[in-house]
Amino acid sequence: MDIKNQLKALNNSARMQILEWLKKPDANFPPHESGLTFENGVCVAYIQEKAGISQSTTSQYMSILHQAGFVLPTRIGKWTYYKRDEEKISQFMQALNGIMTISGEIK
Amino acid sequence: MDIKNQLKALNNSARMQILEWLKKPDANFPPHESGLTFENGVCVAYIQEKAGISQSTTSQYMSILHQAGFVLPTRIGKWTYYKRDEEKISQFMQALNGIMTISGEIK
DNA sequence: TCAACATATCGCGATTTGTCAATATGTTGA
DNA sequence: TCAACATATTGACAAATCGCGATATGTTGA
Repeated sequence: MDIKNQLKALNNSARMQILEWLKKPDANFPPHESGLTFENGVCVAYIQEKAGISQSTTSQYMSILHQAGFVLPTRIGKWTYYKRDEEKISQFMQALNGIMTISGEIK
Repeated sequence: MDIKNQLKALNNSARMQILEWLKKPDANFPPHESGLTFENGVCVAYIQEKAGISQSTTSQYMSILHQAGFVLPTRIGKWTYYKRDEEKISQFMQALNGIMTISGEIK
């Protein structure tokens, strides 16, 4: 919600990369063994494996991204799937743009 | 230059505010006693006073903003003036936008 | 050349962040 | 109900950052 925490969330290579990977789940992750599509996003285990970080760190990072409003979790059975919240991401970029630039517009 | 350091530079309220103040120097700072306009930006002492932080911290913050490419220093006599580098700021926003959004465009 | 001044750099303790292993919570299938 | 499993939370410690005072550097006017 507040831009300070959103910038903080982005201030980490792994979290940044995760957000990028989630742009195209099918290009970056294997299909879910459960047969589920990526409609609700990607499960934590896959993100962890791809990022090469521990399970606890991965879970924590996803929580930070969630608090920042960048991702949405969906719990299905014992899995939690995370997907990007495009609307919030877009709102963040607009807000940052307003703060950073004079015109408030990308040239 | 690299977006990681630029995000790091923004990850601090004081630095963020300084960048905003420098959008409109004449609205945020008194005229320079030297009679100089804000063409080259604002001297460190004024920034320090407005931000309410120590001289050393102010100098360091300006250095961080400079390394990030967000401001340009001009030394005139014993004073250093800093102004925004609009071009670099714009480039940064474009780059971040490309990384953060799917389309690479602000909607 | 020297004193006064503006800014930069250094060194430090305090706080925050990174990242993990261990453990807790919640879910499913047997 | 229980064992296996996916994820979340906790506790710990190293590394990075914050922000200061002290000091160094560079500039000007006397």
